[in-house]
Amino acid sequence: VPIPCDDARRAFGDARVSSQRRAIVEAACTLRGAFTVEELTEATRSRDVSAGTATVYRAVGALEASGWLEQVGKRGESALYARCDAGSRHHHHVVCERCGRVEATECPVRVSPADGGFVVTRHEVTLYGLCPACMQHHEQGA
Amino acid sequence: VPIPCDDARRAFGDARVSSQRRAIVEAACTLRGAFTVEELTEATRSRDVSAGTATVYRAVGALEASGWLEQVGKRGESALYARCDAGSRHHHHVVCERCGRVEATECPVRVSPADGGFVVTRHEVTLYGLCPACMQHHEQGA
DNA sequence: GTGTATGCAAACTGTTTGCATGGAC
DNA sequence: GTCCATGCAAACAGTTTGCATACAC
Repeated sequence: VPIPCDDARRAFGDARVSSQRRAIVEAACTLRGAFTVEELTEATRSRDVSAGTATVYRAVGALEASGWLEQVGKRGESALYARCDAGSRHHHHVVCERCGRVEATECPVRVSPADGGFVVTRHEVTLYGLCPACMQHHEQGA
Repeated sequence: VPIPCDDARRAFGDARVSSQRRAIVEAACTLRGAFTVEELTEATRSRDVSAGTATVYRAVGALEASGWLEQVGKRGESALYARCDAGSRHHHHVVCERCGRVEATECPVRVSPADGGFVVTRHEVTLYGLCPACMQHHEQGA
């Protein structure tokens, strides 16, 4: 289920768009699965556009604010980002541990009304596993 | 349900124990709920023992390795630690958002066998809410 | 006496920010 | 022409590490 690459202007919430920001959006669309800011920077540079680290960080911040990108966890110390079509609905993410692909998923949390005496108001959840494609490879012993 | 303060030697897995490490263990026992390394360092210093930052970090690492401490999430950029009596059983944590108290909790995740086509093998969960005491205060308008 | 813990300061990582400049509209 | 985006380098926070010294056993 590839997410289409909207035009960069819309991605930034109809704000002003530079060539760097356009390249950043395009690069993000070519990356399957979740990526770090560093990976996005490299992907942008391999599109003949030089974008400084600070610029990419600022662009990612703007894209996150506009809802076009979402932080979907961490890999080591680095934040992981991915496009996500779930919009603002309550959802979580499944991350493929082999290829990094990320999908939105239903909320799998079923809390009893007063868990251990606590009133639970909020939760953070990330699921990890294998996506269908990687599962096939795995079953075939590849 | 206060967690008793074992002696420092046992906390470190029966290893050699210095006055700093003893003070760190005692300080950790006085802190209710989850704390950062910085908070633990301050608590240790207010016990008339000076312990350098690096020392506390190394001690926390050792205590985590021995299972006496557990990382229970993050607050901002800082790792949060807490004692936890759940041992090595599969469990998660409920964090009180008002007082920081942390309890182990049953796993609230119910994943369908193949969630969105993914085979889920692992998950990370943290619950947030109000502990019984803080809930009372809240209801009384305090 | 041996070996590990300590302290300090320097290194390190990911990320943010100040400031002068260039580009979008 | 006005503002915002850029780039660079410096600043930053939390954490780790190198190394000589001090202490537990």
